[in-house]
Amino acid sequence: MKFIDEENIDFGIMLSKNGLSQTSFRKKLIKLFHLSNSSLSIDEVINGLHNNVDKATVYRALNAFEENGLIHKVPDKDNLLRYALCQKECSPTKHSHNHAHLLCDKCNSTYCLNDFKIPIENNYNGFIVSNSKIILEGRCVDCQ
Amino acid sequence: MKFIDEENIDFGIMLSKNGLSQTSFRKKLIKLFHLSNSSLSIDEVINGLHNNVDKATVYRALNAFEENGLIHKVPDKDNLLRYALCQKECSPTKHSHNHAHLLCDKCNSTYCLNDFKIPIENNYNGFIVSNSKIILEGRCVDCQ
DNA sequence: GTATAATTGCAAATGATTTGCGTTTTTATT
DNA sequence: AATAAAAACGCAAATCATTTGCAATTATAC
Ligand SMILES: [Mn+2]
Ligand SMILES: [Mn+2]
Ligand SMILES: [Zn+2]
Ligand SMILES: [Zn+2]
Repeated sequence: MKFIDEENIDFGIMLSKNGLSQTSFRKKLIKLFHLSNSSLSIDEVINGLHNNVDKATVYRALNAFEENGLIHKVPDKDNLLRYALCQKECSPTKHSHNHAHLLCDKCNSTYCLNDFKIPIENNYNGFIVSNSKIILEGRCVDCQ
Repeated sequence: MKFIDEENIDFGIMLSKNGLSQTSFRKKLIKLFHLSNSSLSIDEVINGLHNNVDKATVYRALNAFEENGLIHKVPDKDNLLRYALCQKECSPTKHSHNHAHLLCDKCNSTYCLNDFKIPIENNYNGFIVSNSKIILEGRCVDCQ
């Protein structure tokens, strides 16, 4: 549980600002992400919502959120997708995910590392590097 | 095409050394990896072999190769699996893939970077880091 | 409020990867 | 070299995550 004052965040307006219509489901979905301090898998999303939602609807919403700069994807150790809130670096028009992720190989928690700077050279032996995916696998504090 | 003297490599013996039986298909498969200087997708493997092989057989062989330290998996930009020869750091008993990969987002070529050293701390704010997956995306020399 | 556009739910489709199983090929033993 | 045990093969069917079609519902724009 994150220490955000959820009362003060209008998730409907947040959706509108990012070009998404505000439906009750999508408001609950974006709120769920804001209440979690880690990434979520599809099943965790569905379990996190009381009412039963269709999986296809969830996938469509997650993809819409991603295309509009609200969340981003992180692959877990089995290459399955997890979803995490975008950090400050992202906007509806531009996604930038050059930050690293910590991934617990036991419970699959994921944490975005905003302060971890990677020494990427733009040009690596003629190869032009434009983006990086960096995943540090190991054990989170709870799983050691 | 890599500059290896393929005449001097006995791929059958290589398989045996790694606990795999030498079948004509598996000998061709390991040779194909040695002739390529990049990673291969399933379809590239199948196209790289004249005779028609069953996909299930290829998957089984690739998994067997991986479990025995001959190749390792690298996810492409769509999270599909590609396969690349293991570097010196690997043995039949231990896999170590803390090296970074260059991944061309146009042609999907992948290159292992043995000399790229990442500043990983063993312990990152209480999170114990035991492995890292680092993918640098961009454009290879041919695709710019 | 009415028209237009986006979202939902349910079922069916996809696409990558795996599995079951009977047959064939390899490996280990005599 | 013959033979038994183990591993690999080929083909079809199964799995599993994710996507798609479509008709019904809900939201946005005028
Ligand atoms: Mn992140
Ligand atoms: Mn590699
Ligand atoms: Zn954990
Ligand atoms: Zn390329």
